[in-house]
Amino acid sequence: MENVTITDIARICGVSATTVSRVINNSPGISKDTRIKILNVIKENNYVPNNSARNLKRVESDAIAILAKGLSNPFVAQIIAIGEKECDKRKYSFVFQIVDDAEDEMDVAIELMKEKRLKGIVFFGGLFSQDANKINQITIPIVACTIDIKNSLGEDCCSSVFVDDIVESMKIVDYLCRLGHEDIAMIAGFENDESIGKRRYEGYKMALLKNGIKVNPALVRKMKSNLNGYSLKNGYEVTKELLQSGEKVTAIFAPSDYMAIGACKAIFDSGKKVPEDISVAGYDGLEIADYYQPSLTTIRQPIGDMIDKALDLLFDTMEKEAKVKHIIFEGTLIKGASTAYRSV
Amino acid sequence: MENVTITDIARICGVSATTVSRVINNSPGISKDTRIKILNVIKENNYVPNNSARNLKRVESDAIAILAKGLSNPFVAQIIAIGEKECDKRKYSFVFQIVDDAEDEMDVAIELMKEKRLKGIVFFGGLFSQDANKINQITIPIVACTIDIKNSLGEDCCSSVFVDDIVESMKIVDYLCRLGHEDIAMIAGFENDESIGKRRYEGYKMALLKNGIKVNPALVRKMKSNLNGYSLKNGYEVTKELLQSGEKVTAIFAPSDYMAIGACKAIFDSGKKVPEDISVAGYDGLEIADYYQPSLTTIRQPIGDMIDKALDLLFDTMEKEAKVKHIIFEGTLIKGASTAYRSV
DNA sequence: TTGTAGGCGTTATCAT
DNA sequence: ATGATAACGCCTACAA
Repeated sequence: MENVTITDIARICGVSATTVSRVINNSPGISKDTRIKILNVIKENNYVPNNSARNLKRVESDAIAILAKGLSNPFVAQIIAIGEKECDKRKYSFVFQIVDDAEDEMDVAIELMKEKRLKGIVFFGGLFSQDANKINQITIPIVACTIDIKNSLGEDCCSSVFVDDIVESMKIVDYLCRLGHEDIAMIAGFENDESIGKRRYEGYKMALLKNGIKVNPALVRKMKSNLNGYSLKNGYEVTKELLQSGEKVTAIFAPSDYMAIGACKAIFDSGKKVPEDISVAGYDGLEIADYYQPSLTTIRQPIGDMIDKALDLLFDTMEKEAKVKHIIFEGTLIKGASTAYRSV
Repeated sequence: MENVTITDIARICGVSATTVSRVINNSPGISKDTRIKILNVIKENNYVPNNSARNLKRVESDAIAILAKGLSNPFVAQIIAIGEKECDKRKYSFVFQIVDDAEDEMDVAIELMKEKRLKGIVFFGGLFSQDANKINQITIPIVACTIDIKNSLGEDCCSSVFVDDIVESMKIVDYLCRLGHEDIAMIAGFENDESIGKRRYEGYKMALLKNGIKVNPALVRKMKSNLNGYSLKNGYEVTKELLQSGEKVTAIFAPSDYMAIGACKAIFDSGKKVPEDISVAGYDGLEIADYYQPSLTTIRQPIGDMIDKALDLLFDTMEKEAKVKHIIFEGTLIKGASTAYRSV
């Protein structure tokens, strides 16, 4: 019973390995009888082809992959569901890989590409390493989803799908301003964040500028680097410190829904109310934002559509060698119950 | 630049492929000079070994895998973090795979085992297929985490780590009883759930029995089969129907925190309050349960410890051929703000 | 319709 | 310290 191989099956059936291979791969030109007999023997012996061997031999597979950056990526379920569906539709097989925060997604991609003979890759989230050398090693089409490629590797490198973080962030902070808020705090990215944290902060500044409000540095609080980024706890701790500082604040913009929820908890713990005392706005538009009490004001990114589009672009590049495109999706401002007119 | 192989590197260095292989694998018996030269050439040419070829040739790897069932498994981040850490510590490499709800985890396991020459597998969540034939094909040690193996494949089949769903569920429902509640609704599993849904329902019944309360079938509501199990929306929809039924209810036990949050929303939407009008209890002890408003009364499963222990058992089985063990962890009743004494 | 031969990229074994 | 050779399990020409 140890490790049945194609040769074993062939021997048992009294045919050649080639014939068995043809049956496994649904190749034509096999008599019905042989096919049935072989299938039976395969089943009886629980034969499962060895993928390493197949991948090694195959010049190319029909597989594409989505690599998602970030351990706690809240979109995993959606990514997998859509990936499977689209690949099914187009007769590709689908590989999904989570890339640890600490890993370089390019290294993972290169390894996986060679190992599985991938035909294409979608990168979801994270920021590309600045190492153009690595990206050049990726000899298959790639598409960046949720990554503003222009700001990392330049726009020629590959197609991309994203929302403009600056615009969206400006949209929601502007909304806070229009509610009459002036003392608006923001939880900014980590110290050296050059990615979404920075761009959302840009949007924040622009919204204030537009509304004639001066940025108060005491209200801009960096995430805690000893905690996970964009997490509940991080939002909680930062907000707690902010409140303890005594600085006047009537609204807080958190760059993720989880941080916003953490911020709310800190506010509640301090004996204040959301939104009566302090308004809170998030970012992402997760399902939980709608279910939270109070429901969160947030920017909904159309993640499902974005993944769909990213796959579209990928297949177009693979099959029709389509040109590089950059699709910008618009986020939707969700006006939840966590924000209100300034009362103080 | 197309697909550099070990032979290419060997040729460039003027050595044999064997020597290059030795360098890649840190085998001893290589002169310092050759090693350095080869490493340089590898770097210059961006050579990355092909995993399929390695896996194919290698008799065995030093890899173990954790297979997690369920697209929206909320523990993914923890599983990966702990898996990486423990494997690092013991010089194993770590493979993480999400298994789609629709897939059979045994099939995935068998394929992966052959492909990657795994040394062991931890199954996280889900329920084993009842097919003993399949499990017998898995010729390496396995451990079930979060799965009460006795109820599916019998206790000899492999070690396991789990909390007793019946006991824990009884614990929390008993708490509701002690708060004076009698009209306690429960969201039960799907129609044919033989797994945790059923066992949590068993605990519910036992708690009522213990407190001299008769089960009111109108208060036991099955999950909607057209929605994801244990999800926010499912909890919301089921609770909405329950409230609309007009049946008297002062407390609800939802078998997951997400369902509990969904239930809360339905209650709020109906104009009632949690916990003043209706108490809500969840299950899982997710981080969000603590952050939700009101914080959820729930059963915290010590997931981190459980994964740790599961890996311990796996390595013991692999390295010392330890006997099959079943470790039962205790959950902790978290008394949150979503439950209160009955007021009506 | 089926079979034979060779090779995918790597490593284990045996030699040198 | 290094190399030659075969083999891992499978698939693709080409042949019959």
